[in-house]
Amino acid sequence: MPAHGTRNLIIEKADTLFYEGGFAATSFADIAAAVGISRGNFYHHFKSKDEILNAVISRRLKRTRKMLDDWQAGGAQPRDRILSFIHMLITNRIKIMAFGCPVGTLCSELAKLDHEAQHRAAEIFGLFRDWLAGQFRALGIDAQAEARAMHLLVWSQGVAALSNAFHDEAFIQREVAGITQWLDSVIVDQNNQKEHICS
Amino acid sequence: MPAHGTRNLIIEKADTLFYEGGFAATSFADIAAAVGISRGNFYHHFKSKDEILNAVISRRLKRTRKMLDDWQAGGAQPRDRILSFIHMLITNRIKIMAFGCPVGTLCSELAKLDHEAQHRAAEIFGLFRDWLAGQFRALGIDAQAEARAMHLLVWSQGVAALSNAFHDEAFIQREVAGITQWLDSVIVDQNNQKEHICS
DNA sequence: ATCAGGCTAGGTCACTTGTCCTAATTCGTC
DNA sequence: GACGAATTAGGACAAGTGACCTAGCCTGAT
Repeated sequence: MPAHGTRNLIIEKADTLFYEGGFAATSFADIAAAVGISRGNFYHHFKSKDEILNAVISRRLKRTRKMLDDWQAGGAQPRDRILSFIHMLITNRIKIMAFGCPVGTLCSELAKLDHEAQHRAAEIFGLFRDWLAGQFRALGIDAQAEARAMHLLVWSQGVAALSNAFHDEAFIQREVAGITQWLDSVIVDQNNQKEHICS
Repeated sequence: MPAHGTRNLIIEKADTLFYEGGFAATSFADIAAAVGISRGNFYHHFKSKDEILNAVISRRLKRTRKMLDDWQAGGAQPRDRILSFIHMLITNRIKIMAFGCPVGTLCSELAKLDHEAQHRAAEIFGLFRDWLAGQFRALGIDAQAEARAMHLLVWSQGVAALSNAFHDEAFIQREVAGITQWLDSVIVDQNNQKEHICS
């Protein structure tokens, strides 16, 4: 296997292990075992554990950007695009109940470790926030676009945290229904307001 | 100092360190340094690190119960009692921005470690949920009481997670205002519904 | 076919971890 | 003041950590 492939495999396995077990609790031995290479061999690919973390964050940023671009490229309406975001809670519900949200839990762990990479990790939230705000602007919601986007982030993070604590799948379903209802009420309000201005 | 005092001091310092640095990342050496005793001396008070964790969770459960009891004992209206809960976000905003919510981050870490104490930690959430549901019932909201309580937990957890990631104090203020507005709208709806039934 | 470079395995390093032990000290009670 | 129990300090222990090294293996370009 070319080095390029091994390097990517290390990043991929580390990503999963950092998510499922936490960054600090994941050792080189764990990653080596998952990849199937020897421990000492790591330093040919990465100088330190922090460098792996940075590569993992870069990978997550890249994949998040790609996912958002894909959602953007599809011919869907802004409402359905936003629903794509919300439905991640259902798609990933098993992992979320077991390990929480990958973004939120990484940010919180890095904050506690006072790790310099914490701001880069938070950029993933920034990607979602900006993309969601763009959807709300596409719906004609300008002034409140960012606040609405943050509200969706807040809501989904809360659902992830509590479904992780309570391990309750039905709760996720109910909350997603609630978020969808809220979204539609926001859209209806916006349409009513537009009507009001036009009339 | 009596053993009882030392034991409590260990629990207290461990509580803070587990919150600010995480459970796994906090070593006996850290706790010993914070308490001002020698490392080896620990096993006279606690058999293992897990036993300290259990004691810390017990302490948090006890203190949470006491706080909720105090809020309950005051002559305040249910609305103001609920606001006491919400305003923890503002009171503790500095620590929340730095370390997240003590309950949420502990639950998430223990879930990743697959630690047996994770369910006991989640009981703290349970205390808040049940108490908040009680307040909503006191407002005449019966069927939806628990859903409303969970919504408050979700919202506050989301605010804690995102203010931790973005380190944005103004965001907390805006969200608390939003939560208060939502609470009042829930109360108004309930009163309107009551009127409707009576008339 | 050769040979240089990328790649790997396995070991070593100093250090920290949770756990445990023992000898000494303190303290309340008589 | 003396005794016994509670408490303490300071180490020792094996295991595991991130980091590093070196000797060899493969592979692809010449």
